[in-house]
Amino acid sequence: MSAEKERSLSTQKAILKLIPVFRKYGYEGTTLSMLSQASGLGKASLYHHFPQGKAQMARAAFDYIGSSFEDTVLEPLSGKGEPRERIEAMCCSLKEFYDNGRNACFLAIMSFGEADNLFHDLVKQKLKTWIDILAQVLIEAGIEANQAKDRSTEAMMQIQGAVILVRILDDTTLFKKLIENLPAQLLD
Amino acid sequence: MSAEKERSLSTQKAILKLIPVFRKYGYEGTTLSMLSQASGLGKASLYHHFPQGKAQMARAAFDYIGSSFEDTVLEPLSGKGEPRERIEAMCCSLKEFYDNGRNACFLAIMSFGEADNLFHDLVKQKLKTWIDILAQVLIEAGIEANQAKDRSTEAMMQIQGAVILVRILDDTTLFKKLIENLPAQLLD
DNA sequence: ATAACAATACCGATTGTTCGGTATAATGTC
DNA sequence: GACATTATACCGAACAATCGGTATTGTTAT
Repeated sequence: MSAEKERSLSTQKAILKLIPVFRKYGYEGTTLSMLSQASGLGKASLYHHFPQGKAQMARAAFDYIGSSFEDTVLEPLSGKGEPRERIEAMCCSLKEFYDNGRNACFLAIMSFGEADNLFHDLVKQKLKTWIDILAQVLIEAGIEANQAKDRSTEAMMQIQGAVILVRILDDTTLFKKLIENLPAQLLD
Repeated sequence: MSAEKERSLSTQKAILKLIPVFRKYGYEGTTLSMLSQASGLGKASLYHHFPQGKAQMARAAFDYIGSSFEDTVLEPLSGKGEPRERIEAMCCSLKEFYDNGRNACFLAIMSFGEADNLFHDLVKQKLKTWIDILAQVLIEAGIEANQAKDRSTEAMMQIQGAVILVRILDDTTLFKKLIENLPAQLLD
């Protein structure tokens, strides 16, 4: 169904170099010159790997981050232990994924300006999926369905906000505190 | 101390037109052409009002929003009623200020990419000030100082996150719920 | 007339993108 | 083994368009 891209090894290497640029400067703040320099590839070479240009580069970065998020953060939720343990495992991965809040969230990055026009539905669907997956674990832990969804939505909200505040205030303690309290907040 | 700008009437008129553009497209996503079109002014005319160019336009928009925030959201906190009533008044203004979450927050907008280089300290200071003002009211309500600061910080966090989620999910109910629960969350 | 305001026309620089072409290595053909 | 073919990876140079920003010349008020 979904067009699974089979990336060559060198293309994947390139994607890894592009990610930090988009993360730091956003979609419109990122120029091809930056991407060229960061990847060590000429602009024309970038177009060899991504024929549809900047939008495709951003999309590739987004997809990579999405997969990474699923593999490292969401995967622990699908384990076989106690719900509480699984959620704690998720929180641990979460800290690393966001580098204690220093990493901007790609969902937020891609949710406004020109990027929003290009990726709105994609971003929306991803976020909804992740909220649902978390909610499912809470339901499994005995929490009523509606409240489970509300709580996981609230968690996503807090994470997004925390990332912003960390960036503005140059202080990661906020994010750490949030993550520490998250299991209790979700389950109790 | 701070260089208070005395804006002409027509300049103020222009600023009002510029704000929605920066709000929607961010600093780097906003072009002079957009600003020209939105304001109905030629590019050169914009440079008459803002000789330092785009950065100054963004700064003027930021300052205007800041003043507006102080006047409509923060002002109710300085009243003479009960702390709870004042906070409820703030929340009411807050809903309007963010248009139920549909309005992106200028603090967040100006906190990354090139804008972050230009305005980082300014944004940081503003946010800290607003957290402090809210915390002060909580202290007045009998809450211990450290917890007061933590709670008001958490509130800011949630608001930032809510704005993002509203934009991604096209659903303002989240923001409304948050604001409804905010007084209780801050005070109880 | 004097100053504030606005428009036309223009600038060099950079944007995202494409062209034409090269080097290397794998693959098929005889 | 020898040779043509194809595919992958890459790049310098240039493209039209637009970027942020100016110089110049009116207008429009007072």
